[in-house]
Amino acid sequence: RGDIDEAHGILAQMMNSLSHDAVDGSHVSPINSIELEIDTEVGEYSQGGHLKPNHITYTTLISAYCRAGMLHEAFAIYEVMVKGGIMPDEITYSSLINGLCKEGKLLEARNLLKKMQSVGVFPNQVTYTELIHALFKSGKAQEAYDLYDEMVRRGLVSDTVVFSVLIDGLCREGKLVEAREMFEKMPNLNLIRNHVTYTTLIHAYCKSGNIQDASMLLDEMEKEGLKANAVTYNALIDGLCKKSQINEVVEIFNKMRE
RNA sequence: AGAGAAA
Repeated sequence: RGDIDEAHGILAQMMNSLSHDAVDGSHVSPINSIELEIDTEVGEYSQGGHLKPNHITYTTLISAYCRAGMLHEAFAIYEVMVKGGIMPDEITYSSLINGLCKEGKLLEARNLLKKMQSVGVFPNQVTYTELIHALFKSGKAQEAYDLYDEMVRRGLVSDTVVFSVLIDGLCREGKLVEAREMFEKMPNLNLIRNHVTYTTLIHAYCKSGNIQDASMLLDEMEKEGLKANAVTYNALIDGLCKKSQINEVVEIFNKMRE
């Protein structure tokens, strides 16, 4: 977070025209109150004030704050951005929505989804995927499916990531057969199944004690030229250990090290 | 040049 604040300092340096008052203080948490003060050291190369940050500059910083769980700061930057006449785009909103989702603020995330549309910025499949993922994670499967339907109705194209999220969501509900059906449908829809897609299903099979299907998928994924990673192997090893299949664990363990 | 998924 020290680095993010330093980045923020550089942003302040670039702008130099916006005063501290431009930040809506109510969104700034007391411990992390944002000061747009000038760092003289970075000032040497950025020649303070002559470069205008664009929507990407702002979004990069907003995204960093969101990832650090510093939502107040992220929204403060968003305010500065809007007040400075820089229009946030769907990536800016997606960054904020993802930050809200990660903090469990699903209602606020959904409100922001509405808000962005009310100002003419349209969510894309990434925006929807973030919310769908968060809904599944918090056990709201039906809302997740409904949101996916909405996404499709809007003509947004499904990609590998949304499908992986849906497969994961179905698995979490114990609907392994439906999850497998989605997985099988992907190639017909010209969707690439990557190592995450495979690992999601492998993990679900292992957790349900179905080591056989898990191993078959591992073989299939390798035939597709995909490499199993530590997450894939851990899922398998965990599944095997729980069934006390120690010989198979050793086999997988050795395969990992090849 | 910036946002989303699996132990």
